[in-house]
Amino acid sequence: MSPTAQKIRSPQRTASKQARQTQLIKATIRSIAKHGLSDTTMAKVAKEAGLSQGLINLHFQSKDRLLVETLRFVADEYKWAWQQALENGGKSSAEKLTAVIEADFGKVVCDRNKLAVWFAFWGESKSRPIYRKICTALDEEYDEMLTRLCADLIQEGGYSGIDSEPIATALSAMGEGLWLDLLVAPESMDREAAKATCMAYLAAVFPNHFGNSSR
Amino acid sequence: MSPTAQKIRSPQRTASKQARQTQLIKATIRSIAKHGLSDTTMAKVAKEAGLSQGLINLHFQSKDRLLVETLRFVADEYKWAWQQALENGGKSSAEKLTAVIEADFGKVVCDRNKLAVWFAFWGESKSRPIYRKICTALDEEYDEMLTRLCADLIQEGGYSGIDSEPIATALSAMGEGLWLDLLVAPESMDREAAKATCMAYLAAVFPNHFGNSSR
Amino acid sequence: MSPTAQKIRSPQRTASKQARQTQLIKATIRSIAKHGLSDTTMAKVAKEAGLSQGLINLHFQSKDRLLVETLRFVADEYKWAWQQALENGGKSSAEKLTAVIEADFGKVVCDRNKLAVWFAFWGESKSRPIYRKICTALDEEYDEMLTRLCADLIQEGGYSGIDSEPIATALSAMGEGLWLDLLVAPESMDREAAKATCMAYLAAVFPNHFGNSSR
Amino acid sequence: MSPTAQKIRSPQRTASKQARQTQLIKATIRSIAKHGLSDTTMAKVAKEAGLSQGLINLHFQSKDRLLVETLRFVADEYKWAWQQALENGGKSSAEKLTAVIEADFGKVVCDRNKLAVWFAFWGESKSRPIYRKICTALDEEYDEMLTRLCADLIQEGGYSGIDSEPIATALSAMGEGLWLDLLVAPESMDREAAKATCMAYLAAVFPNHFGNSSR
DNA sequence: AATGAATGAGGGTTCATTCAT
DNA sequence: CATGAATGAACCCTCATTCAT
Repeated sequence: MSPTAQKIRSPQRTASKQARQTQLIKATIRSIAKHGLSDTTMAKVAKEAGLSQGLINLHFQSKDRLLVETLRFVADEYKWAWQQALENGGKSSAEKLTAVIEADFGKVVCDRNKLAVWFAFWGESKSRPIYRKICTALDEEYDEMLTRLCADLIQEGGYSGIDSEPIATALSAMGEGLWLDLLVAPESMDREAAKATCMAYLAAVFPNHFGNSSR
Repeated sequence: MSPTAQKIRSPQRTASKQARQTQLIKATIRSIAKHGLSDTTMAKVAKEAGLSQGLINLHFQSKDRLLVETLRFVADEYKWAWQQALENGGKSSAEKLTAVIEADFGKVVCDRNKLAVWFAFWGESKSRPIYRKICTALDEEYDEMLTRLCADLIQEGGYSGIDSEPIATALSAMGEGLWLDLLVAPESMDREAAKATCMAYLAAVFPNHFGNSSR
Repeated sequence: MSPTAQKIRSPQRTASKQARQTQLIKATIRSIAKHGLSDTTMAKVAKEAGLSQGLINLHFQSKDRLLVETLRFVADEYKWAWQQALENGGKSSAEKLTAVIEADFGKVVCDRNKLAVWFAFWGESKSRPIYRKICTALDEEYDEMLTRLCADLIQEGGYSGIDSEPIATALSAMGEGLWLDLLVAPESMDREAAKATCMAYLAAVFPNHFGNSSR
Repeated sequence: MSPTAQKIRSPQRTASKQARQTQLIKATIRSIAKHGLSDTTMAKVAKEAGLSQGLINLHFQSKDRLLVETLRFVADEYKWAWQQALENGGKSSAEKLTAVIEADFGKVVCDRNKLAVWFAFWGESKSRPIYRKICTALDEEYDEMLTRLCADLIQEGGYSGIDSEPIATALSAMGEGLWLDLLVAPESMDREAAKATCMAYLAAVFPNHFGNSSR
């Protein structure tokens, strides 16, 4: 029997612990998007992953932990995306801010399946402290980062009488609201339009930097 | 036994169909906020309402329908709130817009329990067409209303080169994002601050109307 | 439709809480005897009782509690049996002691199914404090009762130099050992022979009272 | 790498088949005592033995066989103990009988873990013919041995009108009942007291031999 | 209209067993 | 020999729904 045939018969035997967990988390994301969080069962996740039921408990001990790890996965991925944007997005604050917005609505982060995951967990965050904790920690980091960028812009850009913090809050909120539109009404909102909406806001607040860029 | 005595022993016996349904829906809202949508069971709702198990199926036929009616309830309430705002919020478009924002973050609509409900249903909207339909229908009406108000402002206010629709979209998105902050991070956001954030946006876009109003 | 037909279709709807619980406990006893404690499942008990699975949890909350209640049931029944023996077994201590032995090996208490239950729980008593507690409480009461009877015999019977307590202990132990023979080797031990063995012991210890009574 | 180093890294690699099986059986005994028979799992036994999961099936093919071998182990050990007693316990029948009793309540045989094992298997013996067979075979041998000893005593001791068999049965039963006390109520029974109880019985039945021996 | 005991399908989880390594 | 990841059947339990009262 060829090695390939062996691999087909039992590819799972050789996967690393890390890879197996990611595989299961991605299946969980797809299941939440497809069936909703309350209709996501261990059986459905296992089937979606093409693995056996028992394996999930082997790797995550419980459904609760699988869900928490799934949230953490999306959160980490999101954080990583904006950090990459900061690093590679250009030298000026304006360029960096643009890169962050682009990351927010980029293909990886702003995937409709993942948006469904975000809203599902937000919906449960009031009753599940662990979800809330993960979400608020991320939000705080994000807001700090945005505030810092806005503060830089204000300082260098000759804007008077405006405060960086409420602008960051507004921009962040707008981003989340646009995610909702992308999730719930994809026929009337797409990632480009969402990005443009944010850029338009920036143009209104920081005309010197983002003056005529938006459509 | 007198009718009065009966009433005391079991007041629910005489409650109207309508009232009983509202009672159950409100219990559902509290349950979703307290336990999350995926941990909301018929038993918990019945207990929360102080009624018997079987009663829900008597009034709503199924759990699915109870949930749909719950969503419809918060949606109707929300719509009614902004319509009241339009009617009673003043004569000018600017006043009306302000009243709408105030309704958005008013005590009745912007209750944390209800926010939990909204996000729970949004999280399931991808997998449940009926939820999505209810949400998009409402969003459309809301956006149309906002767009109309913005268009009026633009026309009467001497603003040039700006379009009403993207502003309405941005304002609407910002509102939803602020709801998220109120739900997930109530320690760093309250209804007044949320309102102020929206007003600040309006001030940036329509300086002639909302120039120096916000704090 | 006749009332009888209705009863046949759903006799369970009318049973009292108490009766339903006893029904389930008796099914548990049969299942432990038939399948062993470690192979007694909720499904088997439910089937044995002719009822649905969910009903057990409705009445006992958990399997653990069902088992504890089953042990309590057998314990209570045993206690009740010897108390009846004391009340109705005659006036003299010797008669009472005889009646107690007869109860020990009577049809109701010394049923082979119930013996299987006793030994199953004894086998788990080291790991399950609750079982141990129930068993030791019963044993203590039984031993006290036996000791009292023996003390009476010694006092009235002119025996010298003997102590009631070790005799009670020995008699009690012998009884339990005979139960084991009845459970494990029923082909070489029956209830009459077991009783006779105990009576022979009494005859050896209290010759004045039980001198020539045994076969 | 030297063989010694290998031994240090994995001493179990070199353990003989026999030794490995004994190791696993002893772990099973501890697990039954600690968790009960119905909560004894392959994983727990493996962990208790400090070995890997799969190893048990390698040596015993199945859990069923492991349990049967465990029962056989304690049975063999018990039998070996009384045979040693017969060989080394003295020349006279009375001395031998004393030695047998002492073996019954000796440290090795009358270990509380092993008592838990005995009662667990007795509790399942009604539903598991193989358990019953092992237990009855042992009991028979034990009873025969005791009967023989008693018969010798009667013959040599000038007792009239008594039969060896029921005495052996009674003594055997008493021993098992005392085991139960040691298992379930160790705070009110110890091995010495148990032994004394048996010796007191012998003194009552065979006063010429055991007259004043017990404490 | 209202109750709550009863049902049974399906949920999460455990676990004996297998097998590639 | 020995390991431990993987399997999937079966476990206990929950819960939406039904129905006699």
